[in-house]
Amino acid sequence: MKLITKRADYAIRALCVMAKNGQRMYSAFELAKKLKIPGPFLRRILQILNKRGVLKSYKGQGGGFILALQPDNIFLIDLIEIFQGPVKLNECLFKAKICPSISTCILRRKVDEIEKFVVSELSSININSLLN
Amino acid sequence: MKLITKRADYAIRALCVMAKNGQRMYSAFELAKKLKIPGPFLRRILQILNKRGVLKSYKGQGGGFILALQPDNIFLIDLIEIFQGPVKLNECLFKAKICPSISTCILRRKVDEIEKFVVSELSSININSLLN
DNA sequence: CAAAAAGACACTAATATGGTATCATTCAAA
DNA sequence: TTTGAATGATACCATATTAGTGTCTTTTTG
Repeated sequence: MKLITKRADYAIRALCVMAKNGQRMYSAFELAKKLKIPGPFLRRILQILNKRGVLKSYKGQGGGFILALQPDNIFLIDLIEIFQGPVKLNECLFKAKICPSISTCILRRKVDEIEKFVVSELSSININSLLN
Repeated sequence: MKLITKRADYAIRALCVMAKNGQRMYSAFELAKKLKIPGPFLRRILQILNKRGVLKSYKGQGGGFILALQPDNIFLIDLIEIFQGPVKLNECLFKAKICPSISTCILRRKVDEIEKFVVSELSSININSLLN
């Protein structure tokens, strides 16, 4: 069971590096080298972050990526949802449309509680809090 | 992101049915029909529960499966670990053997906290508590 | 104009999950 | 003693997700 996939993990690490050095611009490959991550893979990840408004990008020589948001405004929950979709722990249970017995309802309620906790924890962590 | 896969979900439901009717024996197909689950699939699930000591099985005509444990001694955490392996939310982070920066250590600690909560919640629920 | 960057997109590989099919074995009942 | 109903074991298939590559286009700077 994975809470954080590689895509999201790499995104978090890259953003941490970028947050440390204020307004500097980074190319995908520079970051990839620093973090020992496959270059083309990280590049795609940064492109997605750009589309989602977390990064700004500049093409051409000397171009690259730079933070579009303050580091304390980039929350883990957002990054995870960008790369993994919404955090829904009870997905499979809900697919069984009709609740076949009271028991699964109790189970569902429990799972919902866990989900709420996970979401609230992930919402409390931002890039800035990972730097201290 | 899935907390409970279909295998574990089906196992839970089947065990709930079996727990309701004390010491009756159920064939895989009888349970499958009652729960509207594909027969051969549930059969494999019950075989696994048998191997893991949650069920006892009897071959031959009139055979089937019966609980090997008291319903309040079968915990969700065990069922999930049987079908999905240990609940390790930080798997992917640990694979990056060496902690590449202090930031991922903080992240790891946070993820560990979440993991502990999930495990303790799942450890507090047993089949019996799903029946009330 | 050349090189260095991102944009876009198609593709492959590995893994996990959900599910099927088949044959062997056991056991009870007719 | 034979038959049928059950599990045991195992191989297989389909689909989805994740991880990662490759290639071509576009933009921008020097």
